[in-house]
Amino acid sequence: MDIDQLARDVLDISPTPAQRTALDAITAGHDVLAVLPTGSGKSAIYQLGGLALGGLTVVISPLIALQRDQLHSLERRRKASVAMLNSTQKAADRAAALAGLGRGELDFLLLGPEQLANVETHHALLSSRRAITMLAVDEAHLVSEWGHDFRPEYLRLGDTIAALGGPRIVALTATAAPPVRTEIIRELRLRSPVVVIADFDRPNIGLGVRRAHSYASEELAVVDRVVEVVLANETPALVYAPSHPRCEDIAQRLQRTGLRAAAYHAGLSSARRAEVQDAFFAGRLDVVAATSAFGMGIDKPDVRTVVHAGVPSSVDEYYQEIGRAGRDGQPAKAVLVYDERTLRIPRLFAARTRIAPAAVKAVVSALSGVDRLSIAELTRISKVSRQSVDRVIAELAELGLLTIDDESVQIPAALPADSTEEVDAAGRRRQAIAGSRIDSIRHYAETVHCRRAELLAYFGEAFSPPCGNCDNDTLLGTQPAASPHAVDGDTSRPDQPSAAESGQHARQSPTRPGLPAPGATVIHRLWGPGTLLSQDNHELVIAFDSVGYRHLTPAALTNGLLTVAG
DNA sequence: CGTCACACGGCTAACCGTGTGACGGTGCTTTAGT
Repeated sequence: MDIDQLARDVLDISPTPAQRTALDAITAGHDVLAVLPTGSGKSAIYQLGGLALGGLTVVISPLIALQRDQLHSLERRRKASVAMLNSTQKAADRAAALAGLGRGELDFLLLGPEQLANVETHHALLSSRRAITMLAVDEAHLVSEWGHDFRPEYLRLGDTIAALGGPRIVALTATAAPPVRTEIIRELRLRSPVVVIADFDRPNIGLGVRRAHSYASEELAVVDRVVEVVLANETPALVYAPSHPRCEDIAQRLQRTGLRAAAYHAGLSSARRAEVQDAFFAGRLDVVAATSAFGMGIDKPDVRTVVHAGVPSSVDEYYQEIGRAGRDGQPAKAVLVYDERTLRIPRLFAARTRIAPAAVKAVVSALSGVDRLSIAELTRISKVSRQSVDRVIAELAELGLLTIDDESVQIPAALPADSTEEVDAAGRRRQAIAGSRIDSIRHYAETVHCRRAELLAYFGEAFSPPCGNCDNDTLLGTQPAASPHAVDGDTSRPDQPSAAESGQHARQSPTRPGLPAPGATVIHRLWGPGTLLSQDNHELVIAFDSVGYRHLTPAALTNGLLTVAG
């Protein structure tokens, strides 16, 4: 059937150019990676793609809440037969879903990566009377974000999908810098995928950074400044904070100013979380102070302000979170309250991406002289937590030293003597990359140049500063002073570091003649190969395979430190 | 990994340096006990 007609009949929409490109690729038989902003209709891509292809579409979605939303939206249309599988279902519901799957009645099956690896589910999928024609991975950046240290099943997706007979794969995400795209393609084993990338720029979001006060403890300094910034800006507002107590603290302080504020984080009961979310959506709350738990699947169009109480772990995460402002296209603001001391939490998380050497050693030695062992048994023998076991075997699988299926590991050839070191080296490399991601968000916080250009450079997108809608541009006079949305009411800013270096900010073109173009492969003497993300006359942003993000001066190209490959 | 609160010893009256320990995000699953 014609895609346009299908889109009209089923969803009552006409596809955007990005949706059309992705849908054409799917119907032409390609794998697809779509990097499109939230609200741009990512789910329509797999919904329409799946119906166009016929057959069963399996959708991998990270949260059960998201699976429910998808289920309801598809069921409401009454054009497709849908089911989901997860641990919250009643036994009868699960049995009904499996039976429908077996009889080949389903158009869509929604599940998390853990369910896909589940033995019973896996076999039901293989014995369905209807072939799996497409597999969609929603929020695909989680493969890189959660795979290594939080939900290891994300790392096994490549294997579990391959074991289903290699269906067409569509990976969808709202935020993925070039190295993350590469990782998604590699981990999910997309075969010469069509990559659809929408414009990252959100020009209606004013960008700004406020230094925390310098007079007090980190907590007091940051919280005081956050309260000031929220009061100086419009609501509804969202505050992102790094810990549960910090969320509670900020919510209380805001309540004392008369705002209707509440905290949201994973330490609250699910009932309370739903209550806060509903109240925010219904306009009964002015501000939610949340951890990163508040976000996925949240699409409130009129959020006017997003404030960060300290830096998150990466520009990717920051961009995703500020992207929840101004979905309606109206002016909105994103203000980062910055204090070097807040870097410690991201640094802790980065340190944890490396698995404890003792755990690695215990698992590796429990595997010596074995050719097959159940994961449960391995957990018992190694005396290491199940989560650590999962992480170690995922790493060994990634190194090609074993395979995992049906809840057990198989070791084709005895593990090499240096397996422990190899796992550790992989951990160190990830640690270095995580560290470089922190350096990048720090760079954003401290830059004296156009912040939008800085953000977009990270995503490899060309942009000519000034944007006229960030604090550095409007304060430094590179834009008419009467900008419609200055970042907040305070124009004096005695503690803004950027003011000191004014006058050095000149208009720049996004690509300089004589420099390699973004996307080029470059080789560094010490760090090896990398991909050039952006370049202008003050710096090159490069994602290196070995050490992650680095900001270099163009001089690196003339002094021989950096060469262009090919 | 790094901050901060708190205890402690030093040494001598009003506090100061050093040491120690607690704490810090994201969700699936599954199961034991009500």
